[in-house]
Amino acid sequence: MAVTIEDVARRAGVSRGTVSNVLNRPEVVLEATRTRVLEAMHELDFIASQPARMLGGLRSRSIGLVMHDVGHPFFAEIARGVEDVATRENYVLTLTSTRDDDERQRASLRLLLAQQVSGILLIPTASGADDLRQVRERGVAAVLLDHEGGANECSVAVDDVRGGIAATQHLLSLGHHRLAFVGGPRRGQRHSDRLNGMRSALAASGKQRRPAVQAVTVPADTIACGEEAARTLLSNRATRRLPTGILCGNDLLAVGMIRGLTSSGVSVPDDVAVVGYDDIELTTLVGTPITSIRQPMYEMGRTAAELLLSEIHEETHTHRNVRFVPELIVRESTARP
Amino acid sequence: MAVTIEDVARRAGVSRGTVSNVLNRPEVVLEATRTRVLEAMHELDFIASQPARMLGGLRSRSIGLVMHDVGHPFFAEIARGVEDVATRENYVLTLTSTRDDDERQRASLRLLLAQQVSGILLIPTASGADDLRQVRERGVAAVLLDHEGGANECSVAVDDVRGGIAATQHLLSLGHHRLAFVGGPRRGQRHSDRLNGMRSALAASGKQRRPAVQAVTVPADTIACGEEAARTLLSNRATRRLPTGILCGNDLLAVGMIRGLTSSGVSVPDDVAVVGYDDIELTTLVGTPITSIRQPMYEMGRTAAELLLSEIHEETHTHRNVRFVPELIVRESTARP
DNA sequence: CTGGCCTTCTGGAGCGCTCCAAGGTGCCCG
DNA sequence: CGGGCACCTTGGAGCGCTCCAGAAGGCCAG
Repeated sequence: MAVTIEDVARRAGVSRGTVSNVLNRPEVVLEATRTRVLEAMHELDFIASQPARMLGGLRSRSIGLVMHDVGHPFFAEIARGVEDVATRENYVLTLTSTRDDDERQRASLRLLLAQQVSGILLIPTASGADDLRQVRERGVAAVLLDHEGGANECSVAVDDVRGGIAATQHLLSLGHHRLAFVGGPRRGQRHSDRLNGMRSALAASGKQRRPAVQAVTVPADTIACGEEAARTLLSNRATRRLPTGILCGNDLLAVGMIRGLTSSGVSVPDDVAVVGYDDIELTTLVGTPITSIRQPMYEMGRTAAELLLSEIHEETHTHRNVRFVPELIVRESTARP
Repeated sequence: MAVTIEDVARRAGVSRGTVSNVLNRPEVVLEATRTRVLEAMHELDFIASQPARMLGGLRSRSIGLVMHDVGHPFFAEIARGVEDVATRENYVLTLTSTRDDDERQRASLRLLLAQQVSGILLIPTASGADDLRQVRERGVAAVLLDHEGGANECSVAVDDVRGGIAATQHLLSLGHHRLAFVGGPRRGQRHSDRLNGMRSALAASGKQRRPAVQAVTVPADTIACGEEAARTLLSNRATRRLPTGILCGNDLLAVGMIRGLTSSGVSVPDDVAVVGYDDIELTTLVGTPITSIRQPMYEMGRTAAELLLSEIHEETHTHRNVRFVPELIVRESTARP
């Protein structure tokens, strides 16, 4: 089969142990010997088997990333951040998608554990953040991504309440007081935090007459659902006046919302102001560039990966719950009424 | 440390070999025994160590994907196709990015080989398609993705010449005869094939007065480069008349091109028709939806993964060079002059 | 010269598993 | 009632490596 450490040893005229030493503790072997071994490796084009090394007692140099879907720009960007750190530290990244399915998440984690990854990054399904406990019980490092974690674990998230507040303050300052929120129950905590931020900002402003922000629930974070939500809002006009300021839980929803409103003759931003969330590249490219709440996705990925590696390597690691502050980016989809 | 096969054996009151059998050849073990062993596994929450199994002689259940950048939608979508197949077949996907750097590509391949993946999918750098030879020499299955391969290997690509032809025929049929191509040398073969398709379609039409399609070279596939190319074309007007039909090697270039032309008072599609390439989601969302050449990225990923798995599993595997036919999607960025 | 110490290298044990030859066991048939 | 034959199960060998105790060699001080 492949060339083994034994072949290298024979060729260099040393023992297996010495070859292993130049691999793992090069400083203990005499320079001349080391060179000879290195040459032999090179001549034979030797690549040490990682699985065998692990059995021998070495830590694996791989980490796992479990997310909803690589195809989605939000996650792809996080993955990019993770991948950059992994590559820099000579780790390999194994990734699996859950499609937001609890069963698949559990299967993914098992698969990664079977691979003996030395750490796992999890962007949990709506209800799956707890699964990490079992990972940790097995002695594998883990950090929660895009989800607020507890004190005994590392996590990297974005403060969604503040995002909701920032968007709302922006809308209020422009003079919009009739507000709506469009989001899904699927993303769970995240969207409801944004809505809560919205409510608290509205309450704090004292401008609030009736208690409620009009909340429209959508099944998924897509353009089509955004259009659907626009139709819902428009057809509600009989009982509730059309809101003039709308926060969408996600940029794709905002794109759909704007499209839906516009095609019914409602002008954005003249009649209605729309704010998106995530600030994916798309927001700058559509017909009406969208005011959005920027989430530092790449940095989140990077930070999470760094926390994970620190947990893997450092004895003295202390858990941290990093919470990024989202940033309002004003574009053309919001203006004074 | 972790619970091993030994622990399971002891708990179930059988030997190691029997536990191994229920894992790998369940049909040879008596139903009652099997149940007992499975229960023991469940009680101990046993997860067999993949690395150890591999050393023992089993094939690894992991494949590697080497690409330019997970963050780019084109690659992310391919990755999604690959990932879906991998998950379905209970394989794990390890991915690495090269940033189109030969050195990083070579490092990535070594890393994957060290992991003992049983197959590798490579989207090669401009000049790196040959690196797969060494992978195959090591007995690891490999398929070339987004790059035309030879007879002794599997590959999945898109027929770029035909894409260029389709775009050009479309432009010609609208009445555009002064044509230009915008693309980069970096993507190598791919862009030059598209340009060649353009030239041959133009030649075949008999409408060609002067020999050349005006070709503008850009350093990267970005919106900014597209704008830059627009400026180049506009400033060339002294010596060469502005082309009325432009094919961009990539959608982002097309977005930039349209933006650059529009901001200089040139109307798209009234003055100049612009065709993009890839048909990423973006093309439908920008101010002027872009006519583009659709590449079936998800299907490419899926197909490549399936070929790879077939090469891994089937004795009788015969190499195939799959070439997808790109499809012209007409939108609003092209019209009669 | 010799003992002790340091540096460098060696080869055996063991990691968790798979594979396989060989060893039970029970049953049927002659 | 014994031989033959399934059918199951067992435990040793080995996968490629790491780790480690100890051997070998060289050097210096007493």
